[in-house]
Amino acid sequence: MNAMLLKLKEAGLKLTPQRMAIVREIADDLTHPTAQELFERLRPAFPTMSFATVYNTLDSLSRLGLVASLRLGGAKDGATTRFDPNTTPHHHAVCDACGKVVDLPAAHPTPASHKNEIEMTSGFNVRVEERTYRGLCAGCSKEKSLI
Amino acid sequence: MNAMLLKLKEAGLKLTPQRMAIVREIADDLTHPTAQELFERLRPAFPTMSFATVYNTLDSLSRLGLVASLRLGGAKDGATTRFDPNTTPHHHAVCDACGKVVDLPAAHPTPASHKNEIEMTSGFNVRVEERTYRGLCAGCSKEKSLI
DNA sequence: TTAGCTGCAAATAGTTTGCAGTTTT
DNA sequence: AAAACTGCAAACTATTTGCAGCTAA
Repeated sequence: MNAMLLKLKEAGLKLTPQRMAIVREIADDLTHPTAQELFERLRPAFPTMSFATVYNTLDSLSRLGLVASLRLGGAKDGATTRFDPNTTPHHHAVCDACGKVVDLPAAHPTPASHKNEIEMTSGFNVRVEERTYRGLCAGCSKEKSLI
Repeated sequence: MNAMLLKLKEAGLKLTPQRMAIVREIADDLTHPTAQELFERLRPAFPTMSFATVYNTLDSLSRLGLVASLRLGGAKDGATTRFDPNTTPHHHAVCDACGKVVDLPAAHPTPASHKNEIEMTSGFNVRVEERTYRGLCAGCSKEKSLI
């Protein structure tokens, strides 16, 4: 069985058809879909499923650490939450033009000295660092250069 | 005259009392206020001023590059836009507990090699890098340790 | 004078919640 | 049977927009 489903079960949560469908839909999706997008993909198979169910399930998954929820802001849809099954530490690149989000390996972790310096200066106890690179994705860069 | 007001005027925008008050309110405020907060501070002096005016003015200011608008997410209020008169490149630390936001000097710019590597791997044309450090601010760390 | 602004109210977008009835375990 | 879940609708939060009247330049 899918690892996410197994974890849901272990956590005492019920494996309803809706949940199994949502998990199947997001488990290998690296495009950072929104709740809206998932809902629309599932609608054909579950015409009666509600948004609340999609949000509830995504909330359970993110509570269990099985998906990450991101608010990457930028452009108009800055308020939209995106979901990412990749829960290992990594950064994101967001396209200013089309809103596309891609994962970047966390190849350059913040040096301890830097984190320490931030803690010294700000008094913060830093837990995580989030980096977002904004610019134009390959496709949109090409379009722009043709204008 | 205040530099922001001067720039507004240069851009052909009118210096209404409401705008001057909003500019005065945000110009030296390093606490990253929300539109809501600014609105409430101004209400005593301008009981009839509407939210739309606050948003319109902040939008003009950010369009002219006089303030930065941030969506730092985290906690519940992830959708809230915050405004920062500091438009020089810098990073932010956000408190997980109280939501406080502080500026951090951009003391460690991304090395060109790293940016280049990201552009190679992702195909993106990177314009800016945003870093957000999440954790507990000094005050909230202390509280937690007392529990 | 007139382009642009203000205030009000209503519209949007994304997300959350209350609750009666249903389903997994 | 019990605890949890679903669907529906309504509530909420943050932000935007349409428009009639007002005002800075």
